[in-house]
Amino acid sequence: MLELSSVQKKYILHWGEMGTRWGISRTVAQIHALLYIWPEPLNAEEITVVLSVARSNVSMSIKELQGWGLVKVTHVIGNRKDHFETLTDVWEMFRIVMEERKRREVDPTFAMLEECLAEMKKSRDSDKYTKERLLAMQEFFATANKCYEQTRGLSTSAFRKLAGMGGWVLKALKIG
Amino acid sequence: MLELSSVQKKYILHWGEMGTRWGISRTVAQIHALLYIWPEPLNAEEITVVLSVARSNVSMSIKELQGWGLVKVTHVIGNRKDHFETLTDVWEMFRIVMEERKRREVDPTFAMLEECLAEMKKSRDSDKYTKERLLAMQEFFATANKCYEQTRGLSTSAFRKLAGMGGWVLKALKIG
DNA sequence: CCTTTATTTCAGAATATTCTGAAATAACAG
DNA sequence: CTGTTATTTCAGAATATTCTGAAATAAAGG
Repeated sequence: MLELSSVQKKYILHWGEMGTRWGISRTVAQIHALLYIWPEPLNAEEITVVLSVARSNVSMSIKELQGWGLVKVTHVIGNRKDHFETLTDVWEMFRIVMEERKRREVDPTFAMLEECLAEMKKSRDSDKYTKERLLAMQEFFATANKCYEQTRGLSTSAFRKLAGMGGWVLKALKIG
Repeated sequence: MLELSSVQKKYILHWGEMGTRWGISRTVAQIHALLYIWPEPLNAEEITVVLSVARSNVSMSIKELQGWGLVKVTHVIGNRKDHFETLTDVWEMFRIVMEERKRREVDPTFAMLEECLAEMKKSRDSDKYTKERLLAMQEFFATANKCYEQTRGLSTSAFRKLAGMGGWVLKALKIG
């Protein structure tokens, strides 16, 4: 009756800890880990029991995961309860998280830098040094974004291929 | 007498917020932002005043930043106080943070996966599905690490060059 | 040594975040 | 409708994190 093996527990607990280090609540990360290693979709009640957390916590955490696009609802025939599952393709998961964090954190930061520079220009701010640093930071974000754009569309198999062959970066640098 | 412009405040506050979203305390992130945009090294007392935080908080936060390798101490002639500064090369900062987070979070996670798989083998765990998922996760980490290895050594100028030219990924995939 | 200045440590206060439990709402079956 | 089951909401409890202030330690000057 839905019992976790010691390995499964270990994985879920570790994932929960990692979550907290990256600004994700423990329960959210644990639920994701559970759904990842569980062969069938689980309903909220089952998650509640397995992870020993409140029903409401499961509800909110799943909302959060859905907000990230990492969990979707399915239904089991003859069962009114919502069932939840996550992706099995880790690269795809990773791409989704990258995209979301870009949208939530990188884009606003880039916008902030634009605003700062615009404000300095308008108010004839003579602080050369700060301006220089802000420009350097802006250039970093722009360049990093270009790099990201080049890889965001890659399929999982393309990633594997790319990683599999050594020295492509150096090769690219010489060819370009 | 060491007063922040509105743009400087804006930058520091934003950086503080971003920190909290990535598991870095607000003060730590703010101090880093301040040192980044300030033309000369600052001492703890000055940081205390500018950011309106306790002296002890500054002390601990700088320790943290030093632990990350992002801040170093300098001394000003005729002044016993420690002065602090950070890097001006954003790419270099980024590389340092990547390396540290890999060491602190990725490596332990990889180790955990190894342990889990070893444990399953030893205890003749017949849970095919979990094993499959753990292997997929392990492969992701191994592949991502290979990608990282290829870029970790790149200089700032190499990064710029790489980003500057379009389509190198596709090119590399065809050539490889 | 003693004084002064600088820094660190750490218990507990302040704050922020996460989680729970109870109540409200929704959705369906008969 | 009415009863039953499922889900969501949200105030406040529990917890975790960050920050402060006071005291301890260290380092230098005389």
